[in-house]
Amino acid sequence: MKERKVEGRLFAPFPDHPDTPSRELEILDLWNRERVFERTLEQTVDGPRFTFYEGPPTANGRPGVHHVLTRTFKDLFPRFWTMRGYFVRRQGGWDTHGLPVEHEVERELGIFDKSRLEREVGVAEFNRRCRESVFRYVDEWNRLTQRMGYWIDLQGAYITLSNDYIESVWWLLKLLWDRGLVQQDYKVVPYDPRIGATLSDHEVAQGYRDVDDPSVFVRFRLRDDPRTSLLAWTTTPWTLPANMALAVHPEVDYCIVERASSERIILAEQLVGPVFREEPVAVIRRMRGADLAGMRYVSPYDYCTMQGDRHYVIPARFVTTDAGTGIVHIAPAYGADDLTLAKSNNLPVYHSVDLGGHVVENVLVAAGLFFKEADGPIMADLEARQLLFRAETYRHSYPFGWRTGDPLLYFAKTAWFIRTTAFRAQLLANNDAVNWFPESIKHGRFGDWLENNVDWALSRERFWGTPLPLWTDGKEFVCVGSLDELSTLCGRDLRGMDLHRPSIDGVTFMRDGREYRRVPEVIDAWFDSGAMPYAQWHYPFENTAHFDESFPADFICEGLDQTRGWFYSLHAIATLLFDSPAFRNAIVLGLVVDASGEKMSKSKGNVLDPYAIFETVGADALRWYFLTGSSPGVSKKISVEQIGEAARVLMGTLWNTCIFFVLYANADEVGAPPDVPLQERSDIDRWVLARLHGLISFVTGALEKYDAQNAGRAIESFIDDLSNWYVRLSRDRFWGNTPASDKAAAYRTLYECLTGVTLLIAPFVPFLAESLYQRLVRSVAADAPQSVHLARWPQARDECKDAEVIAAMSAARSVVEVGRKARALAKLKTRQPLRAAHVRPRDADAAAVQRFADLILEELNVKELNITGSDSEFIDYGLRPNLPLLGPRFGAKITAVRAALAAADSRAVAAAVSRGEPVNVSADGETFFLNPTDILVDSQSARGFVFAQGDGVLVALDTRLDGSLVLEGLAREIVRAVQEARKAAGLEVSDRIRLRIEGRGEASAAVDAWRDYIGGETLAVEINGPPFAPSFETDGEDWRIALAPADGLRRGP
RNA sequence: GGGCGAUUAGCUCAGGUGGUUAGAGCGCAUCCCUGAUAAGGAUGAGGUCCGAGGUUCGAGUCCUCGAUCGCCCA
Repeated sequence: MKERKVEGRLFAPFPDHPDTPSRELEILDLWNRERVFERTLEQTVDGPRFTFYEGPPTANGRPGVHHVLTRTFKDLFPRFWTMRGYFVRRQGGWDTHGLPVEHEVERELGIFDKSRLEREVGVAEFNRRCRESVFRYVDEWNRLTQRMGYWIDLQGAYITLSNDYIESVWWLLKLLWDRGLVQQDYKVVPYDPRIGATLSDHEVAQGYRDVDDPSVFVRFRLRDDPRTSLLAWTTTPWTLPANMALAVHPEVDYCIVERASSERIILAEQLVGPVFREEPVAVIRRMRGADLAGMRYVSPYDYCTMQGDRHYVIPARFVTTDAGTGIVHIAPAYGADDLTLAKSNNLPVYHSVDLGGHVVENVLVAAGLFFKEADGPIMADLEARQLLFRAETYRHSYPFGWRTGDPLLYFAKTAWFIRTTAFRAQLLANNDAVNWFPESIKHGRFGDWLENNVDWALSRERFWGTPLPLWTDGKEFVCVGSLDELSTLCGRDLRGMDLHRPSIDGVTFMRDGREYRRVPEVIDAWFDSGAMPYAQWHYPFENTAHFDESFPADFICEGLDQTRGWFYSLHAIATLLFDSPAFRNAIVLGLVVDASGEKMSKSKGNVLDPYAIFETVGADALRWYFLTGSSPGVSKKISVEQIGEAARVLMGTLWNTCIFFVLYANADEVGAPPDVPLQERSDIDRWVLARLHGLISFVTGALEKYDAQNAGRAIESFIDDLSNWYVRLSRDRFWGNTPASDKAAAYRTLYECLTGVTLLIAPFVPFLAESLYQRLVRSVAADAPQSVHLARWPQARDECKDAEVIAAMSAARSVVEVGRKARALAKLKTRQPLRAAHVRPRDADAAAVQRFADLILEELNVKELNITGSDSEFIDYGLRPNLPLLGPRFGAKITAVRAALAAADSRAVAAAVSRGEPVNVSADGETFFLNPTDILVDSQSARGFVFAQGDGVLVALDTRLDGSLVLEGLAREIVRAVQEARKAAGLEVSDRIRLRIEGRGEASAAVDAWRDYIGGETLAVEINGPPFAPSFETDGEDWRIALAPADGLRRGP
């Protein structure tokens, strides 16, 4: 290729291979240099709004490949709407509070004991470390975000620990408080009394061990009938002093049995056997659990002095009959189910064990003992009072404190709750207004969660979090909703102070002569994240207009694990305070797993580093795989191989199509091809344009419906058609002796397709799209937008849509495919021309096939196309009797049937059989009635033809060769061989050559007969001319080829 | 223990409201095509649509039960 630069006429060439990783880095450079992201925002600032919310991650851990997954979807739709002229603000965010942050710091310090931390480290130092820790990996996050091409504003990210953010959160809490929605209540938490720590679920899960615990059956004597007892089973005898009720399942059958001693026991009927074993007992009465409700008993212990009715039977559905007696001892202070039951029945929540894990003083039976140590004395006491029916041990799995090794205490502690249960109906109604992808989330996982909503436990007894803005004098509470308010209460300006603990704890004020101090709790970090629609704007203290136009969000996206996390916190706050959903469309993504479907985890060592992918197959490949490889909700199995494969159509087929275009366009110096009116374009141009504009409509519609997968597939299918059908069939229009107008139409059409696809893929694979755009558009049009991402999304042109031409091409393709099948059956290479192809198309397709007759002739390499309504002349039918059926029926006469079939008009019989009609055949004056199933029809090509069928099309090739066809076929073989030789000689496509061919036998005649053709195809300026020194030679069976470049002679204008 | 989701070719995945012979890509085999293409095309092998019942004229699709895996919640 000449290195002559013609300004505006030459496209920047495409390298032979996409070299993805280094090319992507160059594109990143370009975007940074030209401030492309910022400019996309600047140029759309007056456009309509599309609102996206970024769910904040915590930067105290390294980002992984699953973050690339969510960020790919989070990037796609904003890019799409930006190209459509919308203003899509993309404010990043960081989640900076919460237990995971504290745990990280505890690990660093090696101290896990809450009181030790307060004593030895201090809240101030601890929180200083937390603050430092949350941005530890922020550089890595920035780097990953940038490298994968995720456009988001991280410089201006909202940060949940900032005073402005906290102030907005306070404002929200105050709104809830003023509406009476923040209340104090008990909550059962897993608690390690030795270190005074409430454990997270994750910590609890780590500490399960199989242990032997007491298994005791205890008599609860009926108040009105001391001879009869309710028999309850427990593995925690130490909770018996806190007993407030017994629970039974309302729909389970219970019974009263009488023992030999005439003692009577009540228990679930199906557990009589397991409980009494060999002992003979008599069932004297049966009843449903519901019938036991309200029955009163004398509790073994009654130390509780609290008000409230207690010590009676309550029906509850959580009771099981897997083990025990079907009667469950209820200690509201020491079990989640127990507490729930207590709340709905107003039972006292009585603590017989204190926060230190010791039995309280007035529980005389075990006063002062560590709770686990109380089991023995209590059992001995029960035994002495004949209340112990049986005591054994029971092996089960029980959680232990992972730091202390002590058994955990499930303990009802006071906590602050948000009364979300009062809004169940509104939560559900607002959920109805959300589009979930996948749809099953709406009424499945998320809807169920709302249906079974429990009050939101808001407070945490921790150090590092948004402080709960409640001040109390020990009796009254004041909720503070702003810094101004707090400043006024305190009489000094608090702006500028750190609102975290411990400094906020030092803020006190006097009211009505009493001192108010802040409560010790901080709030659940999920509330922080759910507050982001408001707090990211410091609403309502600033930016009220911005908030108004960006609430609710049009689109959010997170992983499946956020269903009860961020999705819920957003939804709950928006519903309770604004009676609105917080988001209209939510994509919920599946988990990222390794190639064998295992969850990635550090301990398994199967974590895939995103950079391992970026540096081999590139970010675009991963993005494309995530977006189009499967439905969003399913788990993503990933391996480098699979990801590379997924992008093959883009990095291979599309890239190569561009190489083709640029190669010839530059040879012709056409530059950006000027428009050609539709009516001056060929049918195949119109076909591919119809495909393109159909694609634009389809992709636009799919993305509007948040369906990236089908959009991507349609794009791949188009690229395939473009390369393997349009370009392949149009190839010689780009470089043969094509009329200028047709060449112009071909260039223009291919150019429109390539640039159209470039725009369509831009939101999916921003790097590749940019690479194509810079070469295909920017290099020849200095006035074009500087980046593909500054360009407008393509608009489908209705006048290009043409269902008819698409159907016609489809029919023609069927003919070509079936024709090729026939060639394969005939074992005739495509290079061997044939005299005719006879086509029987589907009924409606004759005109369509005719329309693309030239194309079919060329593809099938036949001289003549004959469209026919009948296939009879190309097929011979053979008829055989179906002997298993006819044998029994005709016996010895079968030979006559055979003869009759042989004599019948096979074509007519075959036709009847294919219609499912019976036939009569006769021989020797005898007629046989035969059902269609009685006859086996064989079909074979008639002499001189080979046929094949499929798609309702039949193609019969006339396989009779004559001398001239054979010579022409040989000529094509020779051309092919010369082309191979050119390639092997390392010549450029446009280099001209001197050529010598020594043919043997018929090949010699073929060279003579087709000299001009061979010369034209191979760019030979002379064939068998004056002697020359060959630069390349090859010797075959039928010919010997020698060639050399013809100096100074090149194809060109 | 409860809820949700998944299970379709060797691998990765598609398969609105039930409807002919269950598809695509990759991989494999054979053949073909090729001066843009490390590509492409044709044919073939490869399927108990996780299993068992049920509804229906008809089930990959709907219902029930079960198995395995995953997630969430206890």
